[in-house]
Amino acid sequence: MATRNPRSERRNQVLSRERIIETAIELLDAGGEAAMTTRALTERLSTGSGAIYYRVGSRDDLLDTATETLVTAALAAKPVQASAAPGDEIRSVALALFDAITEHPWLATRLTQQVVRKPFGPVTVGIFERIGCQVGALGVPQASWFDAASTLVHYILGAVSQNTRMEGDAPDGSHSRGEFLDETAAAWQNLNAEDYPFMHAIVVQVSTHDDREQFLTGLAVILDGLTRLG
Amino acid sequence: MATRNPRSERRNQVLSRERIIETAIELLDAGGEAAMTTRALTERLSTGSGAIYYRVGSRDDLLDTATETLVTAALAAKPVQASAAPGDEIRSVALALFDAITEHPWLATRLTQQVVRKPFGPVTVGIFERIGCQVGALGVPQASWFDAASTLVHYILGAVSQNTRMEGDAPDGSHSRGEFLDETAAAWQNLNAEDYPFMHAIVVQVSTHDDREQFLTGLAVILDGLTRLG
DNA sequence: ACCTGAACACCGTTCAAGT
DNA sequence: ACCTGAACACCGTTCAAGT
Repeated sequence: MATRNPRSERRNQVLSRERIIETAIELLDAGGEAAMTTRALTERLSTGSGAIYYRVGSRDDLLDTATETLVTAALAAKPVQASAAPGDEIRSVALALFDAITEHPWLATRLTQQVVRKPFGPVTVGIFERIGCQVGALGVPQASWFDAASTLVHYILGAVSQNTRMEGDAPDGSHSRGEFLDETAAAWQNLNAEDYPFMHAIVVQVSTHDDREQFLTGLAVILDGLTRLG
Repeated sequence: MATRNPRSERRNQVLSRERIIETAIELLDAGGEAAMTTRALTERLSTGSGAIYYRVGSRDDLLDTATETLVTAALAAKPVQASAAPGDEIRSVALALFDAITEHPWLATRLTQQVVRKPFGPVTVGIFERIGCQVGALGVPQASWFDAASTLVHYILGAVSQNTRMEGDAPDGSHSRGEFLDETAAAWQNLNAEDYPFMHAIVVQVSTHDDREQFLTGLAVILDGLTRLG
């Protein structure tokens, strides 16, 4: 008895690796990468900084682990459907990643970083395997399988990263999406039509398009191009 | 007279915005984003930290400005050729970006970040305009111009970011490209052929392919797909 | 084995003070 | 107008010490 601690809720459960990762994801979702500090973590978990290093290693390791957790979960949530057409299966994986980044914007940077730095880690391999297995069924000859899968992964991760909304970076409520578009409209005035004819030609499309639909349109273009690769 | 300073080369030129940006790029190229600190900058420029804030603002602003400088230069180095086919012009822009990131790996992260956070900044608009102006000539109907240009930009920036080599992140000489591939080969042993049939099918292609060639192959697939968008 | 938390060596940024 | 550099409020990481 007498182990009470008046000003912090007692941990009724031993500190686990899972709980650290889960808390890290919460912080990342709420405030972006800058908000996930050792001190913020230790405060939420009411523990010491050493405990985190003991369980998950450095901050960078924790970021990688969190990314791995979410990507693996996103892929697992949409299991392979043997009956689906190859295009549908690829679309399903693409949308799973699109939605994961929508929910966790900080994933955009980290996902690309893992592909670059850990080309044979579970994230990169997981995505490649799921997509690659379909290119044969798409009619791509085996000699071009790696090229085809790479093209798809490059596009999907590129599109998904570039469609990130970055509200998490502005912790004060200063930037609603609406204000952002207003500032954007103002910036347009500085682009004269002679220097930027294309931008002026598509300005209406920019303000009325849907990111997700456009993402799928692009994917369809690539799938179409791939079927002619033979 | 008598303004000599014995232990640091005297500035024979007043501190300029350009010199700060140039020095920042040198630091970034040599050691990645982590190496470009205020203190490293002030030491190289033998000045105080306030001077940098006076000229270029925050570290984040400096990173953006450096990115802007390099991307603008890369695009300007390959001027529009009126005689070229639309595919050639797009390829030219794509390769300019590919080469810029090869020379400055830290650009990968920053380029995507600018597209996300400054969709109407000079970097995003510059790339979009150069690529977008060609899609009409490619045979894409006007209603699909924005979709077509987006697809190209998503792919190009995605591929170019994912092809980054990250030697700058390891300041010690611990990771040659060769050692990296060796470690990679070891990691392969952990992937059994039943769980990862696709990865096993393409392992030879992975080790023999050329990034730049593969990048162009993917681009050709997309250009082909776009011509059928009508 | 697992956790604590003070200590260390850094950061970016600000700002009174100088010229 | 332009620059200095001490000071401030943070970081990530380590490690002796505790249980």
